[in-house]
Amino acid sequence: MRIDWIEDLVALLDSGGVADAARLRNVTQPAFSRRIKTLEEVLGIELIDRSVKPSGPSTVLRDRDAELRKLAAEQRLLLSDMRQEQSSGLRQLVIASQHAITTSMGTQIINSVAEPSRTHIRLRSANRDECETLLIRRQAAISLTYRIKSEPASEPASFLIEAVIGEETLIPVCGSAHAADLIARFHDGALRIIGYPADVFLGAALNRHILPPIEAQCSVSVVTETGLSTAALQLSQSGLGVAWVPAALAQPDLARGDLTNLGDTLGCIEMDIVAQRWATTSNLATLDAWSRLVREM
Amino acid sequence: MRIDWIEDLVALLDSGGVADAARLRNVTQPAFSRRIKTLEEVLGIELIDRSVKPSGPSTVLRDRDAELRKLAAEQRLLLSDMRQEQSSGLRQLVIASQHAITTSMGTQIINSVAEPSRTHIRLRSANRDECETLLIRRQAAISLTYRIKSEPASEPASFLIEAVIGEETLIPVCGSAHAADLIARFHDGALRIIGYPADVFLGAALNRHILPPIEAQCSVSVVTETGLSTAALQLSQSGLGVAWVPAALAQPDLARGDLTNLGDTLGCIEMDIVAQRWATTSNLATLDAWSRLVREM
DNA sequence: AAGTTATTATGCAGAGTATGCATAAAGAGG
DNA sequence: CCTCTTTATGCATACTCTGCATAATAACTT
Repeated sequence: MRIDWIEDLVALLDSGGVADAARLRNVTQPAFSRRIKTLEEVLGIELIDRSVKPSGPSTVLRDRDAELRKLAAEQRLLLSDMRQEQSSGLRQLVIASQHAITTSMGTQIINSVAEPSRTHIRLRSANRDECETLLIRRQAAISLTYRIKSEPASEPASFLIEAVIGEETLIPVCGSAHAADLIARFHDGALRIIGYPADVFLGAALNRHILPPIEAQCSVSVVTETGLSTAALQLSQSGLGVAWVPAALAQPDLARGDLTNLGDTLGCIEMDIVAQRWATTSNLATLDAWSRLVREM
Repeated sequence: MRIDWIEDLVALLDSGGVADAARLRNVTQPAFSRRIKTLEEVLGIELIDRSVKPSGPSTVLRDRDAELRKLAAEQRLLLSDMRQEQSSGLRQLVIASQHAITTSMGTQIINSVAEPSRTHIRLRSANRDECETLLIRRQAAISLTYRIKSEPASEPASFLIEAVIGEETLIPVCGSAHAADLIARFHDGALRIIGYPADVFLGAALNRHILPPIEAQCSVSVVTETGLSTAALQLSQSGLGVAWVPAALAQPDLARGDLTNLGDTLGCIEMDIVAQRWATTSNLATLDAWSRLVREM
């Protein structure tokens, strides 16, 4: 039984001609040629443009390039997930988690969300947009993202359920050895910070809520930009500048005294940790994990 | 060539047993039974639970119920779209459009976005969340939604491109015959309005931007709630209360004098009309439509 | 324009698959 | 333990797919 006819179409899109595609699919050219022909009959769709010689994909096929690839990818993923669930005997559960949440709370989440002996949690770290996409595309069962408390929460999508499962504060920190120096310079009207790119959530948060008031009273220079809060933490610890990082992430270093919290001077951002899932799901593993998340965290 | 093996799985999920599922798929029970068996071998996944007698779907299969159905649906849709494109010779293009935008600007969009002789536009009307979902799931090539000007635009998702293609104002209106009465009551401290459900965009907009200041100075009673701005328009015209509707929608009635604009008294909401598409697309019809949208509207 | 090369299609035989029918095997329920 | 319902298997038949060899066709060369 052949279940991978979509792959034939993708091969066609990937290659410059039938013979080429046949090679990709590991069959002889005549066999592949006929396969496409019968597919054309079965689907009722012209798949290749025979008017030219290295005959490329037809217009119809090319127009659906993205959709076909997506479908093929989803199919592969779904099957491999099912196989894994089958062989391991463990339920699979994908949780999409914003990078900063993964780093600061990853193990806590994995431990609290399910019994390891019965469910295998795959924590998929991504930026906030991607988390939402993963959820909507059903490539993740649950998404965990930050939401800034002072921002008006846009009404939740009607097909999603959400719950606040915790709180977090973005605090400005720097290496304790350099704290005095940085503060002094700040009062002189100059502040060096470790920034986040404007197109990631933390960057946008910083730009909207923290920097405007600071920039009103001193000149801010962004020493480095990194998308990762762990990297920002490292850099700030070495004295490069102030970085805003999740409190949970800075906690160990703060307790040890290596790091200094400048929140009183520079301001913090209060955030909720929001969990989301599809309103309609009957997957037991998901529902179980959800109730644990809402209850325990 | 069999391309519909996913449908076998769905049939299995839909039915109470193999024989039942066989009937759904229009084959004899023995044939279907063997089909499932070979599928189990090919996929390497146990599909049915044989320990009980009307043997139901296995745990693994049931856990993936939603995903399988989604995949099956997507596949059906994609193929039928391709067939249609093939037979009509017209490129298909799905544009997701927020209900209120569809009603107020539908024809304008369809006319300006593509040449009818070469592209077939399907305007898919949905609420705002659904528009976004359709876009992200690639079930729509372009989405058109409102965005309230005074709200901080959350940073756009990095994988999407967006453009403001127009403006719109949500204005409070009522039937001209009842305007004086309503205004008088308003000054007496009572206002009757046609509301939108809080979980749709217009409802949220109303609740956040319009009603708070009004409620501070008078008591607001929501006479009726409807999710459709056209319905709201009708109801307000009949004197039931004030409704906030897109200016373009009210325009004809306002010009005719049947409707009165109460914007000066009750306040309006300024909105942008935002078009979005995936950043990565090579679909010519989409790119063409996009440039027309951005240029002409 | 004719010949050469690259690419795709087709004839054919053999191997492999799928199906329906009849019937056996296996749970479920009494 | 027997009956009923449901699923699996044996078998013959029809169909499908593949590789090989080779024909047909488009593109390129001289």
